Amino acid sequence: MDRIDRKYRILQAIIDDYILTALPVGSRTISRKYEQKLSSATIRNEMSDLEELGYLDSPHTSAGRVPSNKAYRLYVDQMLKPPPLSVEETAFINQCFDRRVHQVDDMSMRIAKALASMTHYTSAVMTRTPRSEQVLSHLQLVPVAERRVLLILVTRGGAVRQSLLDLDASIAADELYMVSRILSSQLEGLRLSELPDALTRLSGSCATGLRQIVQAMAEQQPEAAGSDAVTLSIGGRSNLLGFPEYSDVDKAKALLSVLETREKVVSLLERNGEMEISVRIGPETGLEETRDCSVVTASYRLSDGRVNTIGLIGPTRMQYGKALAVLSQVGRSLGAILDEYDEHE
Amino acid sequence: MDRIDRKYRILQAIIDDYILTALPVGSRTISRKYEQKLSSATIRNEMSDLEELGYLDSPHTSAGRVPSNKAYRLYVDQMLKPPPLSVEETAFINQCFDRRVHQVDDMSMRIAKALASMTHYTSAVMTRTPRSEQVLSHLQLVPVAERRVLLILVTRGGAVRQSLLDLDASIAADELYMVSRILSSQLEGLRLSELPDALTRLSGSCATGLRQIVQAMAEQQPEAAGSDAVTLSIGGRSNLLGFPEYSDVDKAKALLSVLETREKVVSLLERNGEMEISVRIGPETGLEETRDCSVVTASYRLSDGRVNTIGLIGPTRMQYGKALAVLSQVGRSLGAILDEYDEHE
DNA sequence: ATTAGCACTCAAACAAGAAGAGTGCTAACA
DNA sequence: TGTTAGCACTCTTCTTGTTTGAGTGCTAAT
Repeated sequence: MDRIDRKYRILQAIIDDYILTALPVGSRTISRKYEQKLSSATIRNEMSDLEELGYLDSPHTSAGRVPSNKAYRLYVDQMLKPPPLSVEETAFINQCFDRRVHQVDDMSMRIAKALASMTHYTSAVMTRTPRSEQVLSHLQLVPVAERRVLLILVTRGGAVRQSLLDLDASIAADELYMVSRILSSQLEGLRLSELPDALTRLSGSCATGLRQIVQAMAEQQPEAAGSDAVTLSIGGRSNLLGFPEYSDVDKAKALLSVLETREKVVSLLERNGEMEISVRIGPETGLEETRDCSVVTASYRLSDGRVNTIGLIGPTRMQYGKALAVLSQVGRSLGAILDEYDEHE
Repeated sequence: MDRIDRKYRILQAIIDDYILTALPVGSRTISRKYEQKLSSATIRNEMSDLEELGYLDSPHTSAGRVPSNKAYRLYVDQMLKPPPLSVEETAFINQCFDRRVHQVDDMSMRIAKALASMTHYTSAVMTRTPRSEQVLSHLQLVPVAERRVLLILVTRGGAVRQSLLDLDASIAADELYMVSRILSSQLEGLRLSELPDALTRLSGSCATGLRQIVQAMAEQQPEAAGSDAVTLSIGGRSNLLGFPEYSDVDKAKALLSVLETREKVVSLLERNGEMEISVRIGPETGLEETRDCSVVTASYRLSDGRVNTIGLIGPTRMQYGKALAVLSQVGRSLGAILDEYDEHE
C-alpha cells in the first residue's frame, strides 16, 4: 500500500514537472526536486514499472520520460487536488462581471478574452439555443426595401434573432406594422419549434397581405426551420504559439485551422454526457488535428433552455488544475449573470 | 530612355521572382528566366545601380537581392498591370453572393472566409456604421426580467441594435408595449445622433412610466452615446503561417496577437484618405508589429451611410495584383448586394 | 556598352568529435 | 528484501572545422 502510494507520488511528480517544463523528466530530477529521501536509482526502478504500466513513454533511451495520455487521465481523475484561485485571480474574474452588462452581443467575446488571458490557453465560449425550448416573446416586421422585410424575433430570454424576408409584392409600412401586431399577439408564447405549424395553420385563414407575409415566413425562415442556433466566440488563439509543442509551424497551423472551422470547434466543445465539467485528453477530443491537445469544458444549462459551454484548448501537458479552477469559477459567475435575465420566469 | 526602361524591367523581374519564391534573387536567375538577351554580369551592374537607388537590399554580400519597400511602392503604383481574374475565380465570387442572403449576421464572416480562401492571405471585413447618419426606423422595448428591458433599435438600412436597460421600478408588459408605440412614433425618422437630445426633451413632458424609460435610455444607452458601431470579421488567420516569413513562431505570434486586438485591426483597415482602394506597405501600416506586412483594403460607402471595408493582410512580398483584383471584384459585388437593402430610399 | 573571367564573401550543409543527460543492470548493503 | 552506488552504454545536442555553392564586384577584353 505504502509501496503503491509511493509509485503514484512519483508519477504525480513527473507529471507536475513535465507540465511545468515541457522537458522529458529524468530520475535524477525527481530525486532532487521531489523525493529527496530516495536515490535516483530507486526512482529509476519505479519509473521503469510505471512505463510498463503504460503511464510513461520514453522518447528515446536516454531522454528521461514523458507522461502518457493514460497518466494524464489518472492525474485529472484521481490526483488533482482542486487548487484554489489566488485572490488576484478571483478579483479579476469578479471584475469582469462586475460592471453592468448592457451590450449583450460581445459578452461572450469578453468572457473568452478573460479566460484566455488568465490561463494562457485558447478559449471558446459557445451558447447553444435550442429552438424547441425557446418561447417567442415578441415579433416585429420592419420594412427595409421594396419587397424586402426584416423579421425580428425576440424570445423570453431576451435573445434577438433577425432574418430577411423576400416578398412577392410590396407592402406599405403601415400595413406591415399592423401585420406585426396581429402576428405578435397570435404567436406569442409559442415555442420556436411550433412556429412552422402555427404559420401554416394561420395562412389558411387570413387576408392577402397577411397571408403573403405568413407564407414568406414559413418558407424562408431558416432560424425556425433549421437546427439550434449556436454562437461561438474564440479568444487567445495566439496563446497556443507560446508553447514549445507548437514551435513547429506546421503543427501550429493545423491547430489554428481547426479553430477556423466552426463545426470542428463545436465538436470540441460539445459535451457527450450530462456532466457539467469534462476533460478530454488527446484522442478523446475526437479530432485528428487535436490528438495531442486537451480540451476542458464546463457546461451550464440556463433556465430558459440555452446551454452555455466555456472551454479551454491547450497541449495535453495542460495545467489541468488551474484550467478547472478558472473554468468553474467563471462558469459559476456567468451562469448567475445570464440567469438573471430570466428571473421573472 | 531605353536604358531606364531596361532598369525597371529588371526591377520588376526581381520583384516578381521574389514574390513567387521568397528567396533573394541573384543576377543569374534574372538573366536565365527573364532577360535572356543579357548576361548575368550586365544584370549585376544594373542591380548594383538599383540598390544605390534604394530599390534593392542585400541581406549579405553573397545572397542575391531583395526588393525594398520603396520598390514595392513603385511596383504597385507604376508597374502593376491589372491581372484579370480567372473564370473559376469570378465564378467562385459570384457563387458566394448568388444564393439569397437571409442571414444578415454572418454575411461578413462568409465574405471574409471567401477572401481568405481565394488569396491565402488573412482577410478582414469591417462595417462602420456612423451614428450620425443612421436614421431610426423602429423602436421596440421587450420585457426580459423584472426591472430589465431589452431595447431594440432598427435603422432604415435594416441594421438592428440591441441593448439592455436597467430600470428603477418594474413596469408591466402591457405598459411597455404602449411606451414602445409612443416612443417609436415620436422618434422615428430621427438620426441616432439626435436621440440623446430628443430624449431629454421628451423626458420633461411625459408621464412617470414613460419618463422612467426615457431617462434610462438617455443614461444607459451606449449605442447612441458612444462612437460609431463597428463590426469586424476576420478570416484565414492560419494562412499566415503558410508563408516562410513566419516560420519563426515568435513573428507569427506577434502578428496573430495583432489580429486579436480589435483596435489594432481597425487601425489597419482604416483608410486615411477617401480613396476606394489603398495599399499600405510595411511601416505604412502604422503598427510596429506589421512593419513587414502589407495591407490592401477596399472601402465602399453605402447609400445609408455605412462604410464597408474589406482588406487583406500578408507579407510585404504580397501578390498585389491578385489581391487588388480579388478585393475590387468582391467589393463591387458586396456593395451591390448591400445597397440592395436600401433601394427604396 | 557588354561580357567573360576571376578573386572573394558568406550562409548553409555536412561530418566528426566531445559533452551531457539519462537509462539499465549488477553487485553490494542495511 | 528494498535501496543504492557504480559503471557501461545509448542517444541527443553542441561545437568546431570543412566543404560547397550561390552570388557579388572588379578588371580587362571585346
